[in-house]
Parts: sequence; structure tokens; C-alpha cells
Amino acid sequence: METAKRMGYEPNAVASRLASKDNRTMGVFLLDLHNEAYIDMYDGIRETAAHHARELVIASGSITGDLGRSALDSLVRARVDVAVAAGLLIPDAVMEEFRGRLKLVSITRKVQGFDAVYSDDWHGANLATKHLIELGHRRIAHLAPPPSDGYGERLRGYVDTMRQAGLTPWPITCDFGRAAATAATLALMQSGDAPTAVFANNDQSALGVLDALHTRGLRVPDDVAVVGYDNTSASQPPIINLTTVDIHAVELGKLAGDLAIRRSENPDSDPIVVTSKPTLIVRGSTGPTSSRC
Amino acid sequence: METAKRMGYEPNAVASRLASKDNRTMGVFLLDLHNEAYIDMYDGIRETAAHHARELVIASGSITGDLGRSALDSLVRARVDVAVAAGLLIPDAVMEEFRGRLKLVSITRKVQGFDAVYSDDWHGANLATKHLIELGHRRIAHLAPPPSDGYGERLRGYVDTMRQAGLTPWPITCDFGRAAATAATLALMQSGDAPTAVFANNDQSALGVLDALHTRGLRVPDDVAVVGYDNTSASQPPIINLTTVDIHAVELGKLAGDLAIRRSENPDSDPIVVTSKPTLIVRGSTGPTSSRC
DNA sequence: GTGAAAGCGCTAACAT
DNA sequence: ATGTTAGCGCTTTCAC
Repeated sequence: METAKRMGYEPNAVASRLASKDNRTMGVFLLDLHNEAYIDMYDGIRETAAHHARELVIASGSITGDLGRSALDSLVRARVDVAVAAGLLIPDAVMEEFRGRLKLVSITRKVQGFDAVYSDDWHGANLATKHLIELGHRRIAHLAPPPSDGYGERLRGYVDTMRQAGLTPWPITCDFGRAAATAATLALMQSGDAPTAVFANNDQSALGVLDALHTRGLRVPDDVAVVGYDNTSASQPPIINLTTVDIHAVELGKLAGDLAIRRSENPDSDPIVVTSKPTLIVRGSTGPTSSRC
Repeated sequence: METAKRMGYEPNAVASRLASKDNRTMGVFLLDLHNEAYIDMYDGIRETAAHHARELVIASGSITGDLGRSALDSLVRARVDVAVAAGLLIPDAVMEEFRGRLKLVSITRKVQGFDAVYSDDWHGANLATKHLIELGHRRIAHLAPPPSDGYGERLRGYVDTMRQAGLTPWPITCDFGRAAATAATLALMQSGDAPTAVFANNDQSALGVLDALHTRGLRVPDDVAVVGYDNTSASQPPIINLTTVDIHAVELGKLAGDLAIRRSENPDSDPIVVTSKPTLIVRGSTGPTSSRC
């Protein structure tokens, strides 16, 4: 052993993984490395992986194109024991193809036949919407991404809560990304009857909303209140100070990692879904009064 | 072939890579997934990798602990043909250990004996500092990270430029991350003779400076001008509107990918260093007059 | 316990 | 051209 080290021996992980059936490897799919929510989840996954001495194989996707299908395929080919996926956009029907081919734990989305760590999106949207209503807002718009399998609950929570309060839901479909949210908000504020509050589907979109309001010279929260979703670190700084729904992303990652370990050790048990409750973080963007400009 | 597909055959990438000498695999080391500059570089790397049909193996490091040494080790064990590293913090002396063990292209840092895509940091710091001086600033502080091998040129460019203008350099050592920059700036502004401009080592730190100024109620750029470095997307939105030095991170990633391909095809040629020139992006945080609050 | 041998699923260098 | 065989560097099983 001593001499091996001295002679510059390097264990070959590829050969090792080929030889052993249980290769102590966990795949990770992350939709978008530019979105910090996924990076937070990755941090959590990494923690449990390290704890269980698992090697991680990362496959990143893209919002456009095949939605990450090729990334999942690469995990299959890499023969990971099990994988964790954050931000799966692949339609349910297509996910069927991966049944049996890939043990998979989905984060923040339930997929028929797979394990999942779900964050109760209806509840989170309900918290956010209720918060705005209680602040006296009545014209509350909601920026939602294009509909896709498994991600309807945020919108549904908003719509249900608005209806329950006797208010008219005002959903606006808006592409992913900060710039798209800015454009949508600019258009929204153009209209005669602009909303007094905007609830964005995620923090990145909420930041885009803030950009638009800033450009228009509108004050937050005095002219327009804004709520985000995810509680990424970008929402926290004093300049931004964004009220948001905390999904506890790192924790979701850890839970998913744990589930993945369980799944790899117990391949044939029924799919299990763990549900986590998000919490509302009230900050200045909906504050009773503003210290913002 | 048809029947193979029908029978659910999946090529085993692990076996394939063990069998072939040239395994068409490129390793990627990224210091910190939370720093978008590295993600941008990754985008560039991914583009050339896709173009040359290379599989990517990602290893992420951490600012604390072993500085990514174990991540590089994992790339060695994974037997990648060649690797690209963004944000190497490992000291030169330790990097010696990887000579011959790992073909490596370093981005934004020159490492003796390895290929590198270098961004001219002295030049970038010179541009930023000159810009502030031309704006009439004389008390210009610079937030620099703790000294580490291969990253002194930004600081040196600032110091040289200040001296050339007959001004006194005012370097402040400040840990990585937005929060550390906020704390440092808060302390700085406490002093009787506060600076009228701050040039931060990177955008994340610059955002931390903005946070501190906002908290103190100081106006940008009227009270204090701020310059960042990297031109990450976080510096661009109208709320932030940060003057910064653009390192063209995606382009650096592409170039590094190209070098990596060259290196893998020509293992024994001399190390080659490509130098790229950063450019100054002037925005509102140093603007002649402010639309910011 | 220690040591030899048989694969893991491919690729590449053979032979036909 | 097509078919066959010998490894790649490990893990694991089996014999001692």
C-alpha cells in the first residue's frame, strides 16, 4: 500500500464501477445551474451523498430543447445506482420511458411511479396570496410559467385563494427568467387598471418584476407589492428585500438524498412521496411601510 | 440494432470508458456553483464539449476546506481525458502534484506547467481604477480577497494605477461572498474619512457593497461610486445597474474547452496560455448622474 | 484467513 | 467486410 502510493498508483474509478454491482454512485439532474434554487438543492444532496459516501454524477439540463431528457439518458448510460432530479420539466408521458430504467427521486414535483420530495406548492401560494389579501390588496396579478406537467399547484393555490376571498384571479403566463418577467410586468403596468400587487412564481421572476417597477419609477411596496417564491439568497439583500415563500431548498435536497439512498438499497418498494411545507418570509417588498426607494 | 432497442438495451458508458483508451470525456472543476461567473464559464465549456462530442464530468469544490483538491482527485480517478478548472484556489506547490496525473486547463489563473486561459486581470483593474480616477475620485478603496497563488493581478493593477495617478492605494482584505463585503463596507464607512468610490474584486462583493451603502442610506453613485468585476447577470438589472469589468466568461469557457481538446489530442506539447482582454462596462453605479435612489 | 480466477460490458486488434 | 478474441482494472467469488 505504501509502495503503491509511492509508485503513483491511482485507483481507477471507472473500472471499479464496472466491476461492482452496487457502485455507490448517485446521479443528479439540475434543470438550470443559473437558478440558485437548484444549486441550494444540490448542496443538500451533496451533504447526504457525502454522509453516505456516494459519488455524485451531475447532469445539467436546459430550459429549451429536450427539457433534460438527454441528461436523464446520460445518467442511465452512466449506470448510476439512483438519481435525484431537481426541476424536471419532462412530461409525465415521457417520464414513463424511464420507469425501470432509472431509479429516480424527483424534487418539487410528483411524478407517477417515482419517489418524490414534494414541497406543498398550493400551500405556499395560499400563504403568499393570503398575505397580500390581508394587506388590503384586491388587484393581485400572478406571473405563472407556461403550463407543464407537475407544476400546476402554485397557480391553483393562487386561484383558489383569490376566489375564496371573492377576488378575481389575474394569472399571467410568462416565460422563465428575469428578463421575461420584466417584459411582462412592463406590459402589465401599461394597462389602465394596473395591479397593486404581483405574486411571482419564483424569485428570479420577482426580481424581474422589481426591475420593471424600478424602470417605471414605481415604488415598492407603496405603489406595488411584490412576492416571490423560493427564498433564494438573491431575495435577501437589503436592496432587494423581497417577501417570498421559503421552500427550504437545501433541506429538500437532503431529504431527496435520503430517499435516494433508501431507494438504492430497496429497489422494489413502492414509490414514496415526502411532502414538505413551505413558509412565508415577510420582507420589505410587502412591508407595511417602505424603506426602499 | 432495431431489436436491441426493442429489448431495452442501454449502452453502458462505464464499460465503454474502461475499454477505450480515448474515452471522449472532459472533466470540469467549478469552485462555487453559487457564483454565476463559474456557471457562465461552464456554459462555454459545455458548448465546445458538445461540439466535439465530449461527455462532461463535473466536480464542484468549496471555498473552505481543501480548496477543491479532492475534487481534482476525483477527476483523476474518473480518468477524464482532460479537465478544465474554473476558480482554482489550490496553491502552486500543491498543483505540482497534479502534473502528469491530470491534463488541466485553468481558467482565469495561470498555473506553472499547465495550460491556461487567462483574463488580463491587471488590465481589467487598470480600466476600472482609471475610470474612477477620471471621474474625479481620489479616495478609492479596493476590496480584495485573501491573497492566494495566482490571483494577485487584480490587486496589483489597482495599486499600480493608483500610484501612477499619485494617489494612495487603499486595499482592504475581505473574504469571499456578498455578506463579507457588506460587513467590510459597513466598517469602512464608519471611519471618519470614508472613500468616495469602492472597486470590488468581483460582482458578488460589489453587490455586498451596494447592500451596505443602501443600509447606511448612502446614494450610489452620488455619495459612493461602485465598480464590480465579472459582469455576471446579477450586475445588469436596472435596480443594480453596476459598472463592472466584463471578463467574457462564456467566451473564456469556450476557449478553455478548445484548449482542452487540443491538449487531449496532443498530450506532450508545451503548455499554452491564451490571454483574453476584459472590457469595462460603464453603468449607473459610476454614472455621471444617478437614476438610482 | 490468504490467494487465484472469473467475470463486469464494452473496444480494439486480431483473424477469417 | 464480417467474426472472433483478448484485454481494460477492478470486485467478488471460490478454492485453498
